[in-house]
Amino acid sequence: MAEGTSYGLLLPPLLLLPPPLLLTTLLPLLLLLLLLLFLLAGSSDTCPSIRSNLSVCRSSAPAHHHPNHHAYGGQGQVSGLAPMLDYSSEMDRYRSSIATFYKTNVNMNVTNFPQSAKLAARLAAAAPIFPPTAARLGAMATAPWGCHENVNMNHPAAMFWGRPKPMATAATHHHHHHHPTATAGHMTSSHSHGNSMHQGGGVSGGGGNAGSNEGGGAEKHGHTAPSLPPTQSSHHHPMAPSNGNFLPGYGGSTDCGVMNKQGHAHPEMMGLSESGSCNGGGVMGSGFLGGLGLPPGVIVMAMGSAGGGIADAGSAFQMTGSQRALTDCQQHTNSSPCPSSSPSSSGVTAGGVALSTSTSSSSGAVAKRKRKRCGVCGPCRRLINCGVCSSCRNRKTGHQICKFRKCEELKKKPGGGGGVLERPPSVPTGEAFRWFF
DNA sequence: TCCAACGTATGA
DNA sequence: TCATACGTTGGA
Repeated sequence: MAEGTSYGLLLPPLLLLPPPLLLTTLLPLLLLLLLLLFLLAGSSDTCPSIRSNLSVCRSSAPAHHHPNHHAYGGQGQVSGLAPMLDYSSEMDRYRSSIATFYKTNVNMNVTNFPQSAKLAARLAAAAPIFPPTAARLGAMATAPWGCHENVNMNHPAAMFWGRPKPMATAATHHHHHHHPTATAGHMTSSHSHGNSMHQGGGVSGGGGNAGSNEGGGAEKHGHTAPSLPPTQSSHHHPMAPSNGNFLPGYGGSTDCGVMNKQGHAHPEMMGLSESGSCNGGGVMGSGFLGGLGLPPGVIVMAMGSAGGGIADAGSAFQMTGSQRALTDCQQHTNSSPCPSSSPSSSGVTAGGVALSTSTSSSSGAVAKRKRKRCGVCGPCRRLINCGVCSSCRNRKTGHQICKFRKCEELKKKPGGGGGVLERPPSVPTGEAFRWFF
């Protein structure tokens, strides 16, 4: 307080200055001095450290935020600084809340966006074929299989994630915490909520999985584990990460939206390259599909808005039943790769090519079984019809799959391999599926 | 050889 | 029963 006294000695001389000057120039200084005095006094008061004991100090006094009117706190508190300091603490709480929010709302997404969950499921099913993709998807979609958000959100789909709702909620919390007029009780309430959320988040780690079929199922696969970390990172903004499949205009996939049947995509989205740099003909070099390796056709609908946008009339791509077949097959847990062998087919096939029809031939019944898509070639990995090729345009009469989705193996003549396995050397059908099972 | 259309197997 | 898609055929 000795210093305080010295400051006080300076006041008398200052009072000799002309009133106008005193008011305009010195008054502010005086206020500052008072503030300093206050701080110094406060340092020895019940609040040795404003920062460290802020909460304690505040708890004992009304939450006055107007510095001019309450320069002196009843308990030696600096109301003017409190808001700033409080802001930091509030931000911390906010961050925690947000983190928890995303963890907790995964399930909510599924509930609110059934379709997203559906897409998530599809993606989950498809993921096995394209591990890298799965990883990306997981990251983006949220669910282990991409739709964590959709899945659990979107999954993505609409994996995929960035939905307005979550953000809005977060914003609400944020605002709530910053409300200048918030009272101690109010804050307490918020904290309570925050705590509950945290707890929920902790539980959601397990509960979320339980709640999300896709997500949970995906996690069963050992291979999916690696993709989990990315998934968590996806929590930040579900839709933000664009899925490789989509052009910038597309949001993430919350819905993880693999469009079911008539899902549409812009023509530009359709990547025709079979090489599909890891995207499977990836439309997008990088991004969601890119990494995912999801078929270019896969559309991961970003939760609400994005999905709606994608589905608009402008879209030219259509996802057809073939996808379903593919994904369904992938879902089979038995050892037989779906594409290459169907439960009912007596003839053993591999890579979509009949290995031998001798069995049926010998029986007299000509084995004219339809070959199935290999499921691993670029076209097969494409999930959406272009909508512009002759096959798509003449679907009713042509009965042909989109030319861009026509399996490379099926394009070859059935017996071309001389009866020998024509399975794509690089990607044995069995191997492809074994990645996940 | 390519393409369109038809027959038909397959799965939902 | 319907939608999808493979196999086949015939025309350009």
